[in-house]
Amino acid sequence: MAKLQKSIEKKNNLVQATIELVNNNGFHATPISKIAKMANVSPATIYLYFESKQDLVNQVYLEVKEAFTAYAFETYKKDMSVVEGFEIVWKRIADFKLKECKQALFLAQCDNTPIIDETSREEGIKHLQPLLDLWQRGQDEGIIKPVSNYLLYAYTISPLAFLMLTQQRGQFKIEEKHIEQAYQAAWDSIKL
Amino acid sequence: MAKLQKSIEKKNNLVQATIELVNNNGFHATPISKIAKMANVSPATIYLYFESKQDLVNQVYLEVKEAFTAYAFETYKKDMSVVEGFEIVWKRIADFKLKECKQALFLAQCDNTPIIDETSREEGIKHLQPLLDLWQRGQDEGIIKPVSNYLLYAYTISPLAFLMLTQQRGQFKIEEKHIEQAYQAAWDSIKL
DNA sequence: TAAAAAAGAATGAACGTTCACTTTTTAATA
DNA sequence: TATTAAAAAGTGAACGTTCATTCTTTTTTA
Repeated sequence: MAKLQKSIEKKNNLVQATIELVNNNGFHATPISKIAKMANVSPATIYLYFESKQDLVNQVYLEVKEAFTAYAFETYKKDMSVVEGFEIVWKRIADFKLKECKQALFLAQCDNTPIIDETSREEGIKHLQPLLDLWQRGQDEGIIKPVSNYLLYAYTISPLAFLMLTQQRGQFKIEEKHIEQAYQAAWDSIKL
Repeated sequence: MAKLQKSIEKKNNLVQATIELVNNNGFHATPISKIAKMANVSPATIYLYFESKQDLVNQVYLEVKEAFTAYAFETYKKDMSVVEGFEIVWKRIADFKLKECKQALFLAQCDNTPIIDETSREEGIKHLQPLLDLWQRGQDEGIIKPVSNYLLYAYTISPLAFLMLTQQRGQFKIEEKHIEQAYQAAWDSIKL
């Protein structure tokens, strides 16, 4: 019990340190030695938890992606109407990107670079299935435009990544009204 | 004359090799030796054209950013109507991202990671001024929603980066009709 | 032939990973 | 319950490799 708890805590420290350092310096400019130092651990200890540096970043990616989708769909129920469901999920996604910005920033970097393995990337994509199902239902009901999921995602979700980045860089402070505006724009662009 | 021409060609080769390799491996996983090899040049020669590896990537970023905005605004005239101007610029941006996808991919990586210097990043942003001016004019004329440039950019331009990425990864093949759909969604989301 | 450009070899620093060892935890024994 | 042996977790130093950059020599240019 105590052993396991300690292990989980150490692994968590390693995950947090990786996110922090990769956000600030990029994956390849983040040496194992620095991750170890920030997590108060010996470099060798990292290899008790992860096979390699690559395995570390793959696992952190999947862990964060899982946290992201868990957050996004937490208040969503499958029996909601499409309109209500989309609003709830969209706003949870917006919330996550703005409040858990370290994790969101990390995901953005992974999604836009070749740092994680292709298999981990594909694994991460699967987590979005509930949103794709929701869209399918909306299209079946004649509520949502009959266009590709990629277009729907581009119109509604991808703008949030850009806003998160500008906020993170201090260029723009996002307020409640911006979220509401952005949500209306997102919904308008996919509703029939 | 011959000397200068040769230099320009070598520098171009270096720029192209950098884009190619950074796209596939990321900046820090791209050694100078590989860039040199791909450009048919000695590693030492790179230091005749660039101060350092960092200077190289900064310069490539600014060069590509310049090519991007030159392309985006090539057919745009300041005396166009806001409606016409926006359509032309938006579609040129879409064109660039889909046709010059290597360059667009490189920009996406630079814009989402800490690989380039802050000063180069700020320098790159300035190139978008004509689009911001166009939006300002549209807002003055009561045609475009009176919201922050960052929101306008998020709604209209940032979806294109996502579509470019999916196309680049072979997940989605973008056709003419998608561009038209996306343009309509973009315009609808910012027009008053 | 002098100067500029380019090349390849050399260098020192930094990296990921491993190794030999120590400390801590667990389990067994009496 | 106290003692101790086995196992697990953790460590710092060291290894071999790779990297960006520099140095020395060769080639090209004018």
